[in-house]
Amino acid sequence: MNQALNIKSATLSGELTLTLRDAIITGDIKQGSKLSETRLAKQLDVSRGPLREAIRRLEGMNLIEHVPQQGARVVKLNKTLILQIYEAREALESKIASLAAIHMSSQEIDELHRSLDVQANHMRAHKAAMVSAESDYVFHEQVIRGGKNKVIENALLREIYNLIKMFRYQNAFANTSNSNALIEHRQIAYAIEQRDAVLAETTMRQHIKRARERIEQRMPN
Amino acid sequence: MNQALNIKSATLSGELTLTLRDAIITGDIKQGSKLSETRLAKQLDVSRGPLREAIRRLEGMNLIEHVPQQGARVVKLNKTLILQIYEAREALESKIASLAAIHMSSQEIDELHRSLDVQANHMRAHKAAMVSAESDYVFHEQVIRGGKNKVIENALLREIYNLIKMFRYQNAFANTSNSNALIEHRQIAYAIEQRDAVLAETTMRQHIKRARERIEQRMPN
DNA sequence: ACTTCAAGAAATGTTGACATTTTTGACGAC
DNA sequence: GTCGTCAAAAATGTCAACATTTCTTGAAGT
Repeated sequence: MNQALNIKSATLSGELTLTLRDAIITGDIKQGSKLSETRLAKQLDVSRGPLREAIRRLEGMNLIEHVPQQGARVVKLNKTLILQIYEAREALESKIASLAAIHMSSQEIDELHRSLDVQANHMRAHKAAMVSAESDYVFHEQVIRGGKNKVIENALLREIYNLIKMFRYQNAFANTSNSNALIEHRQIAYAIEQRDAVLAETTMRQHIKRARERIEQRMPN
Repeated sequence: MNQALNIKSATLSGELTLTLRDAIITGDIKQGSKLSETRLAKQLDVSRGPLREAIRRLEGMNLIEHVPQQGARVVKLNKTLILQIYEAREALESKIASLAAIHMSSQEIDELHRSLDVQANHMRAHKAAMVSAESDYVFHEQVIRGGKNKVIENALLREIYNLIKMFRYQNAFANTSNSNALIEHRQIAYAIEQRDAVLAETTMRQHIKRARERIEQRMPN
């Protein structure tokens, strides 16, 4: 079983966490559907113990909601929730952008620029007008980690970004990022390079605010 | 403080979560100490299953850190971490204050004022110059819930405030809140009443920033 | 048809035992 | 005295069975 999957986690419950997380993000397990312990345990050929632990972790990631004696359900991403997620993201990520301007090492800033170059080349090569979702994550994750604040990093990567990935993966219209994303990313990187915390913060805030506004306009209720 | 014994949670694992959370906040279980499953299970007279689930939840609350095959340890609140917690709090709570100015019902705003009056009376009666920690929580929790954003609310109440309570409970110097706290709370409540989102946000931000600066000055490394 | 309610089925909660890994500590080699 | 080894002890990880609660179903009654 352990060798069958490619994911390598020290423990079975850790693997289950990743497996279920991905299944939820991709929509293999549908929004609002129930995570039946007995069924999943049979299906994945594991006992319910590690499975329950994985479910508790996913609860902490805001991916599922658990009601005692009734079981766990995958969260439903309605418009209200998505907009709330983006409000939280704006608050946290603008703050960490300002921290990144202070705390990122010059080596990390080099890497930031370099991955933006890779992005640009990739777009040219594919004649793409938008940055890919993956490239977008790479950039934001670099900034988030650069802020050197484990509390904010945790909140963003563990609780916010999984939800955003889920949203983007399952909503075609959400997949198209802003066509100005690369330019805005460059502006943020520039602010960080200049060690201008205020500029980094406001630029990041605007970047995310625009994304939220796009969702507000395009997403149906 | 140990209200967990009185609270009746639907499940044993839910009760254990509360019991352990309180034991960690009060310091009954020391910072950095290991949460031995076997020992705790005997001590609390429960089996290890629900105990492990409770530990997973506490992991999601940032109260403990878990290493596969090695067990769980209570988080250590050093100065760096505390300041990071306050950075996260500032970002989230200033945002939710602005949302509270938009979304709180007039009834909720009345309750906000009323609990500030209770606070003031309490201080007069006890000739106290500072607001009590409990009153402080009550106020902030009212604002947080008033923002009507479950994602930010979750992040604050589940991941940030437990750590802050733990810090305050175990550090005598941290217990003394700003002597201007009541005034600042009134200013925030006023901004919310006026539906002035920007003022509510900046006032809350300053309020928390001052708290952080006090910690930075007074807390030893 | 509609509701009520009890019995059976199925799900979640809990437990104790077993499996595997890590830690401990004594022993000997250098 | 330090290091490394190895077996015993203890801890964490996993499993399967049992306990309790919730859900389902269908018959009885209006």
